[in-house]
Amino acid sequence: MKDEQIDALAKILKSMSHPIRLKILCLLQNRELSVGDIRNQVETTNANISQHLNILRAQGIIEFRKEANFIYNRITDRRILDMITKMQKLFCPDHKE
Amino acid sequence: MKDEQIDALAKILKSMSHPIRLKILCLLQNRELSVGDIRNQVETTNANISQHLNILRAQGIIEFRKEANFIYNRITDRRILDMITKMQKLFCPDHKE
DNA sequence: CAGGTATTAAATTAAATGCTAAAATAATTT
DNA sequence: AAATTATTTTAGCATTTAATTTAATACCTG
Repeated sequence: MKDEQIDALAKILKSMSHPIRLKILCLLQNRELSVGDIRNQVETTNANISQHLNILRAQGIIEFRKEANFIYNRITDRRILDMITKMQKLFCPDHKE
Repeated sequence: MKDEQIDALAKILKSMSHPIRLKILCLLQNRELSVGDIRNQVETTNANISQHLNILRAQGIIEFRKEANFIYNRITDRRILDMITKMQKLFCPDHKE
């Protein structure tokens, strides 16, 4: 594994390694959600969620579409979805899909 | 996935998400290595590597055994090894095992 | 257009992280 | 015991990150 690949992967892991961002990714596993939807399931402010979403967007992990005054977010990178699935199997063996 | 599981997993990801630590984990994938061995493959100081190893140890990701005045490190958690393998397949498709 | 809702942006503060150099341990050899 | 090798620890500094507050933007409805 080349150093550049390691650096790129480290960046991805870093962007996933905050509890709020990891939870957001789990919530987005099977569906798309607005900031408000996420806000209802994560104990923090809208502004804070917006910041975390920005980090995930900058990393290219999630994309969004605009509808009315809602913004719906979804995971675009299949590899990220695969990683989340794998991690759930490894670290939460009782997880139901 | 419960919040406590998410928090625990976020910690693991965080400890893996530094380029030097991720590289150390890749180097330790198939073998155990001393600090000096690692030092020869990572461009930094012994002290710095020692610090990163401490973070990985505190997280329970690696263990070590002492022999003479060398300390040999290895990955103890099979789930971490599985994750690294999976990530290599996903993000470095040309990777030879 | 006025008022309301959803989201983002910017600025501030506090806390965590990472690196370096130097000193401290520990085991080994001479 | 002194010198050497391998590793760890500590302290200081600079950088980065996270959360909060406040202000701004965008879109809808009446």
